Amino acid sequence: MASLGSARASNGLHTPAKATLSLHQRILGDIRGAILSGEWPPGRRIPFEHELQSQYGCSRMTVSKVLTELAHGKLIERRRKSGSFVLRPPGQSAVLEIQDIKGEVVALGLSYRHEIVARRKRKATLEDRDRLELASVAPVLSLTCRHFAGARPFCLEERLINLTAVPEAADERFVDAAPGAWLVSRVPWSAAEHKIRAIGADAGIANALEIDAGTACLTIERRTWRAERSVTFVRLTYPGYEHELVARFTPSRR
Amino acid sequence: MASLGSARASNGLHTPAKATLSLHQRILGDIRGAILSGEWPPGRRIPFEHELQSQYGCSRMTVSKVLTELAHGKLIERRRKSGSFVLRPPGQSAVLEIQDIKGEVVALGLSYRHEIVARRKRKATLEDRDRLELASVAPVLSLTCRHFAGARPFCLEERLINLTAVPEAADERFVDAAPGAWLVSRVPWSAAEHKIRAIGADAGIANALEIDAGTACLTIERRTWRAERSVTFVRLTYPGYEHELVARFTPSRR
DNA sequence: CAGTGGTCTAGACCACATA
DNA sequence: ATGTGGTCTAGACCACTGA
Repeated sequence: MASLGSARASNGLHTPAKATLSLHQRILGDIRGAILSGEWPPGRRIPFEHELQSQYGCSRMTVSKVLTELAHGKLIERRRKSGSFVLRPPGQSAVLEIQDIKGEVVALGLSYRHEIVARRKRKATLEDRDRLELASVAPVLSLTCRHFAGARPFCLEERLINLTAVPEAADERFVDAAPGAWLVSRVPWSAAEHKIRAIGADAGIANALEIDAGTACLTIERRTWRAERSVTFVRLTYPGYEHELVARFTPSRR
Repeated sequence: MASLGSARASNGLHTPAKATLSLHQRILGDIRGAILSGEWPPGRRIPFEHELQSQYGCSRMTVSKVLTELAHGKLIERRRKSGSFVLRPPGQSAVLEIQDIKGEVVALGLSYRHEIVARRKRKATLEDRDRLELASVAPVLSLTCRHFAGARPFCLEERLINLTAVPEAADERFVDAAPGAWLVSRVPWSAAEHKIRAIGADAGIANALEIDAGTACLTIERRTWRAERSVTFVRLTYPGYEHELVARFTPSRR
């Protein structure tokens, strides 16, 4: 960021080489670049709105929009009477992209299929109620499903579906689409919680995944809600040596 | 969302019970509520800007700000000439909050300490270059550190620091602050990548964590960049049975 | 109390996609 | 061709807060 502004000259008339960036996008890029490069370190005050306004030769609304966006992205903090300041990057958070299982397998260049191993409707047991965070006894659907990559088991899925929240699941056989994909395509969800652990395979898991008992496995438990109501609980178990979760994070994910 | 608008009457004069929400915050809340509750399902067109404008009795800029915000949060999609539409919730992504280790331990109500087990400066080996994604040989600092919760090892940290990017690390002993905390407080970072796996403890890990060889462990590998330059690589290894990662996701994280 | 950000307006012109 | 969103302006008033 050699020189911040260059008045209006550089935006409107002669297109600035690349594409036609809107003015606020250009300002945003300039400031974000200065922050992410470290040129403007955490704690540094960035120019006042009226300074940016005159540097870029634009209205205050335009620079305000940019600063609001930076503040939403947690790159700056805005303080009345003092100005806006570069924040330190967040401790260690990350956006985990958990793909759907079929997508993962296909991305590996392997063929995919799934198989419903067990399927039972029942009144929620105490464990079911704990997992679904149900306040009262309610009908649930319990599913066990194996996902294959090529000939080998890739993932074991143990799922509970709250039939009060998703009554249409009661008669579904999950042949064309695995339970996860079926649910995603039908039920909008508004919140989810994931827990990730490493466990040693017990006999049942070892048998289902065709691995030795005690092998380290990665488990992902997910609870999903829709509008304060629990929809489904699922535990996915992967052989640890052949699966990894990847997460990327860049400040200002927008 | 019984009735969307009620003209300007309800915002300005008699404060609407709770706090004084700004107009665009109130509109935002109304629409987000309708989407998250499922009242407006994915694919549904939301009112045009000019409709909202007249419903709320405000200027177009105000509703535009709201819709822009919803679009940034991936709750709606805006299409010219067609209108704005509710998006389906993202497949399965989640925001992983990876706390710092000391914070984790303290949150468990245990006492925390760390211990530097090994510390070596060297020219980057081939493996180092791979882990740090270095193009050329460069000086690196290799650290091994044990983190304790109470009397028991809690986590094993194996870290590489790119001394070209962080020269001041060369003479640091990491006594007061563990390497991770030290780095976070000094080096702004702009991007990170995490890989999460389950492994069986090998002899070295078992020894360091005082567990049996073969025990399932959770490992987190993290690469951190600052402005296109690799800063550090770290592998954290936790005994699987006593550690879990928790991630929560709510659409519209803003 | 003075200066900053926070919000909002009533226009305007443009680009774009689609009916 | 038409209507939508995308952007921008030149003001304005207010609230907060730190000097």
